[in-house]
Amino acid sequence: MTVPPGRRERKKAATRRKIADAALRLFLERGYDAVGIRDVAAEADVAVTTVFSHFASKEALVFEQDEDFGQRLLRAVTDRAPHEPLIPALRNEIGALVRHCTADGTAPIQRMIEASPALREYEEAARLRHAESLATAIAADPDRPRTTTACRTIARFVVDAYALARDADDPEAAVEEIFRMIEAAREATLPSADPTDTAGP
Amino acid sequence: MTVPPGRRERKKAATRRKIADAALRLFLERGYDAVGIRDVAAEADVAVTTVFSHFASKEALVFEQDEDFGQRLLRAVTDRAPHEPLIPALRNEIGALVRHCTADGTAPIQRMIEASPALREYEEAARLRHAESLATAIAADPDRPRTTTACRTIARFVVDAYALARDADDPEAAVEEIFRMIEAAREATLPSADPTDTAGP
DNA sequence: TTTTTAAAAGCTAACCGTTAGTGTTACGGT
DNA sequence: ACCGTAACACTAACGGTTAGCTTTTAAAAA
Repeated sequence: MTVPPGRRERKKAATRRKIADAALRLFLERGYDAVGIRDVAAEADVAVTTVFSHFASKEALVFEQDEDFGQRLLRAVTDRAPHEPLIPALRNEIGALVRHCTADGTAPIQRMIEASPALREYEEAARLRHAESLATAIAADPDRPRTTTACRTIARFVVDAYALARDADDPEAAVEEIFRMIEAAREATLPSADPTDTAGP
Repeated sequence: MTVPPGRRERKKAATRRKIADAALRLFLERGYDAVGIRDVAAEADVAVTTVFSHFASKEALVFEQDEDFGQRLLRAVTDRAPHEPLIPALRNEIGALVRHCTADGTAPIQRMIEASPALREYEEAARLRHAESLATAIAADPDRPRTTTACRTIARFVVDAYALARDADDPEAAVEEIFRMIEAAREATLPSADPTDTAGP
């Protein structure tokens, strides 16, 4: 493929960024619900159809950047050190993600999301998809739980941890607390011989 | 209240049932996405606005009956025998709910729901709301976990159990397996007198 | 270079779920 | 018998989304 990215792709990326920037500006200025797609298109000086050729939906305009949530969770599982146990690796990643979205300069965006039911639902639906892909990644891990049901359960618990910790008074402490529960749940899936034993026969 | 329900309320209920029946018939006949609200209104011989005065959304037409999910979970917590522990009570209720929706003559409806992303999302959003109210019910229970974060976590796990068990090959066994994990998670929130913890000194 | 292709963007017009505004009917309490 | 109002109808619109078709323009073929 063309190693120098080519003018076409650069222009496309520029248009995409122009749209996303215009959208976020208007959303923060007037409120998400008070801004229509037609407004966004006008502000970015593009056609409405162009907006939808770059973004699948109005909500997707808001979640442009942090759509690497799923990727990061997957990498936390697949790219970890050889003998590092599964759950703590996930806990560290969730902790980092929670820190990222609570401490950053993302406060106005977070407030906007909380204020709009449509955006909250969209985010929750995205988390479900992430849970599914995380479940298959966990199911392919040497340190996995024994049944696929258990893998999917752990995956759900992990993405739930993110949602719950963000809303807690002390997000970092909440991550710790929830992951103690997840760790216990994970151990309950092991062959019930010795509770201090994490490596089966 | 008026013990004889009155003609007005009877007519209202009849209209509601007429709409729901017409909708379900068309949905199963032609597929959910291929039927518009205007089709439903015409089939039920009512105006479009009447449909929306009885149902909040198109998706709500499908989930007409089993909207007692949340109620049943709440009652499982509040109406249980004086010293019955919390988690097993919830396990029994989830087990009953799973049995109800997998064994019944609801198979075509379930297939329709699985076939439509809009319906799946709607159901998942409803489950989230149920988790929230369940969390507050658990937080008011004498047998509750110690922190509100733990209460909310357990509530999420419980409603997740329903979703996961339904999709499993053996739903009843999945309920058992997931609730073993939930029970372990719940015990991990108790005062840690026992040093078989995951983070040893 | 010139020509050809196809991707990107544009425009118009619609579809569909949903709601507002405005009447009209008919039940229920007085 | 009368009034208030709940239920329903009708029309029109709004806002997100998509289809169909044309125009521009980068890139590859000639």
